[in-house]
Order: sequence, then C-alpha cells, then structure tokens
Amino acid sequence: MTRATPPPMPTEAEVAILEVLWDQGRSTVRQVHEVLGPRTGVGLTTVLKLMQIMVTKGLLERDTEVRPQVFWPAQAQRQTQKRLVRDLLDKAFSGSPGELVLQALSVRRSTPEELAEIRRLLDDLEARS
Amino acid sequence: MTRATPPPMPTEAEVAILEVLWDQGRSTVRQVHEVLGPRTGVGLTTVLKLMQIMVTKGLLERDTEVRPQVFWPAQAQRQTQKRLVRDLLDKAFSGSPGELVLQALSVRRSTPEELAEIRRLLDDLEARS
DNA sequence: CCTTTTTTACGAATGCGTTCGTAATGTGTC
DNA sequence: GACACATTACGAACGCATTCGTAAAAAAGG
Repeated sequence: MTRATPPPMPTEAEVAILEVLWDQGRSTVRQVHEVLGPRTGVGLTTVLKLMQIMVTKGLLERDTEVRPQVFWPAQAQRQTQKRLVRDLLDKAFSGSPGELVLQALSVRRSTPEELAEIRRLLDDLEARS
Repeated sequence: MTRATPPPMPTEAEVAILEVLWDQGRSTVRQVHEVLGPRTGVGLTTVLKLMQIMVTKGLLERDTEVRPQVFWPAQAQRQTQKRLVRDLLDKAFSGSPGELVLQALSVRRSTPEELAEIRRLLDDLEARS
C-alpha cells in the first residue's frame, strides 16, 4: 500500500512508540515494550496493537518476512516534530512562532550549545529578510 | 470552590474557547459562539456544554449573577501556553527545548520584531550561565 | 399576566484512543 | 511429530472528548 497523503498526526501513545524507534532504530514489538513497559506499565499486546494500527495509518512500516517482525518509522523525526509544532502553533499560538519560542526557552534551561545553534539560525533568518 | 491544584490541560476544543476569551475578554456563551460557530459549525449548546465543563475543571470562571452569564479564563494565556509547550516538550522532544525552538522557527516566518525579542531573551539566558 | 424568545441545564449518543483477554499462528526443541 | 514457548491477530471493553436534542428556567415584549 503506497501512500500519497502524509500520515496523520500521531496520538500521544503513538508518539511514545515513535520516540523509542527513533532512538533505537528498527525494533521488534518486544524491544519497544522493553522500554515502554517498565516506564508506563503497558502490556505487550497493547504495544503490538498500537504498532499494528500505526502501520495501517502509515506511521510505521514493517518487515513481515522476518520473525519477529521489525518495525520502523515511516517519517523522519524532524518531519514529525515539525508537524507537531505546526499543530500546536495553529491551535494555541494563533500561528505566530515567536511567542512559542519564548515560552519554550523559558520553560527549561537549554545547553549553551543549543543556545548557540539557535543564535546561528536567528542570524540566518535575519540576514534573509 | 477554591482550587489548590492547577487546572488540567485543556483539550483541543477547550483551547479554541480559551483563545476567544483571551482575545475578546469576558464573554457570554453567545459571544463565544458567534466566533466559533461560523468557523467550525459547532452548535450553541455544544459551546455552552463545553464551557460548563471547563468551569467544573477550573479552566473558566463565571458570574452567575448576571444574565446572560459571563465567562473568563481562570489562567492567563501565558500560563496555559507554557503548560502546552512543556507538555509537547516532554512528549515529543525528550524535554530539550532547543530542537523545538529550531522547528518552530523553521515552520513559519517570524517578524523582525519577534526575532529581535528572541535574541534579547537569548542574550539574557547566555549571560546568566 | 400571558406569550415568545433567550438562556441554561441535563441526558444521552457518537467516535476515537487505549487497553487487554483470548485465540490463532509460527518457531524451536526433544 | 508432539510439546512448549513466542509471536501475531482479533475482538471487545472502557474512558474521555465532543456533539446535540430536549426540556427547564429566566427574561423580554406585548
């Protein structure tokens, strides 16, 4: 099944699974559950079911040839994060990123490296206008 | 009913209502519906019901003395936005704001004023470390 | 004060996300 | 091949967000 439209927004539980896959790379259901289970207490079949749903939604892909089956994200982490940010922007910030950035920077301490990178991007954006 | 714990996270529909109230200030159900109705096609009683639920959740307050009743947000916009950002941060960015900021700045063009303000905040944060 | 309209309350239906029990299928071992 | 174990599929239940119909209460208009 090929897919013209991009996959839908992942739900909360789905994002948790995506995070594991982005972090660990291709994984089996068991491997994902080994991370999520202890942390959330969720059952193995629950993780399996979610991952199956995610395949039908186009959020994950899988290799059914091997046993156990191996799953991986259909979209890169950046892509998905961008969608999530855009969504929050539209829903709660009237589409203006500035306020969101300010809130994000205030909420938690960033590392100096991160701050430097943000500054570089800022230079970039200002130079272009 | 006073409230020790902060109100819970607003849902999507609830954020839409909060946005109207932040924008217009204290409003009646009808006034909120006049904004949301045309945009989303939602019915008047639906808006009412949601706003009633939001009162019980501690998201809104209301004056029942006047007719029609007047509602207003229990929390400032900044407060709520901060909660939403923190939530997204935890769920999808492993709690590190830098990546979120980068995504936010890439998604949409910011005004030069916004960029300047972000730069000021950046100076502030770097000076403090 | 009666009628009409607006406002408010209540109850219920629907849909979606999440969860897991149980069954079916596959794999490895003796 | 028979048994034990792991993997996968399926179906159903549960809770929550959202929706609206309908009815009760209040206000406005005559």
